[in-house]
Amino acid sequence: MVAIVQKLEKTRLSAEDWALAALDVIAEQGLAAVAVEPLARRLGVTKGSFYWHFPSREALLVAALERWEKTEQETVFGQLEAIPEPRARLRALFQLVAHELKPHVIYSELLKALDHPVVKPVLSRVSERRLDYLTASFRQAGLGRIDAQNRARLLYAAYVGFLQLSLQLGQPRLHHDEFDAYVNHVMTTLIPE
Amino acid sequence: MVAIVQKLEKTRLSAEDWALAALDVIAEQGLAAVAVEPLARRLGVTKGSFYWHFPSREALLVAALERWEKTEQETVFGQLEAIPEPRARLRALFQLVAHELKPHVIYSELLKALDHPVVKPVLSRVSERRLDYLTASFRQAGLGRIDAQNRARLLYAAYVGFLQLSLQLGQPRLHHDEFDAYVNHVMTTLIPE
DNA sequence: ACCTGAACACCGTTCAAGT
DNA sequence: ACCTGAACACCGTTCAAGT
Repeated sequence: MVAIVQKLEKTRLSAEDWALAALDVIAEQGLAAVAVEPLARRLGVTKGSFYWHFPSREALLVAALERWEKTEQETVFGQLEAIPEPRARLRALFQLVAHELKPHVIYSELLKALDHPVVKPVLSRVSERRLDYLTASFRQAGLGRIDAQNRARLLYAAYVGFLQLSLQLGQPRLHHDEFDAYVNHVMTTLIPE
Repeated sequence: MVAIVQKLEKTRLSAEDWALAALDVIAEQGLAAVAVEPLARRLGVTKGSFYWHFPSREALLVAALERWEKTEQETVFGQLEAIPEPRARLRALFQLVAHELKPHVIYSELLKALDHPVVKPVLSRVSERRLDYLTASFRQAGLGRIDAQNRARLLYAAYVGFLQLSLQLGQPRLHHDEFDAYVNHVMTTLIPE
């Protein structure tokens, strides 16, 4: 019963709390800003206590990113299953991923931090999954094996590259009109029919 | 005359030497690996001496990247001026930039380190220049203003995104055959005629 | 004009001791 | 079961002193 009271009052922290706080910081200020001491301050404890929950800063990052990976997967693919027509599904995926939900913000931050060894495997899995999905949809839409694969690469590269470009040029992404025009251009150019 | 002897013997270092060493480290191990102490060891001096040449690690990075920016600009655009036909020039640019010269390796490393404030302005200038060049070439090839701009964005995004994807998936880039097939796919899909 | 060596601040990590 | 507080290592930075 003591345990229940503690849960309700949130007097003590769990590993989950640290992971969620880390994700907030990533979304707000990037991966590099996830530092044990500031995080501890944010959570109202001393940095020493962090090491009861995690063996290292890196372990915290891994936990946080795995959590993100799971939710982003559910968000993105969950919404697509409802759409049977492959071309429509392709458009939906591109649109979904190109508008700024929170998972999308974190994806951007990870893109900027590919330098960090913890990031690469996560993005690798996420991209692989999306690429496979795109390839399958292009096949269903009638393309041959090789063409479907290359077209999938091109479409996904167009997405990642555009995001990257926005980050580089430092516009807070394009105006909505301009962005929509670009998305249309991409879809009419790359998605058959 | 003492000065001349010193130059010949290279007994002492210049800011240039530090910048070049930094670029080597970036190409080999990424931006994060540029640390004052290891660099000093590499150059056979103590880290204290670094601060005679630069006020900070950040200033070193700025100097190194500006040097890279200049040479990469000369390399890429220098070779294109010889090609008058816009479609051929577009293909040449894409090919040039997609094969792994040293500037290209550093570009990749910078892509991974967009997190760092020093990197963004450099990549911003480089990308802006390439985008403008692409847009102009598409116009010369007959596209209207808006279409040329969107097509340039798409082509450049296809390049950056593909690079990014290669970095993410951690293949040491695709097999040459597969890569060439992809490049062909992109060019036939995106470059008119 | 360039370099050394000692010092300091900051942050990740450890750990004995507290509740 | 979770947290504190003091300690240490590492690296960026400073600076007085050397050549």
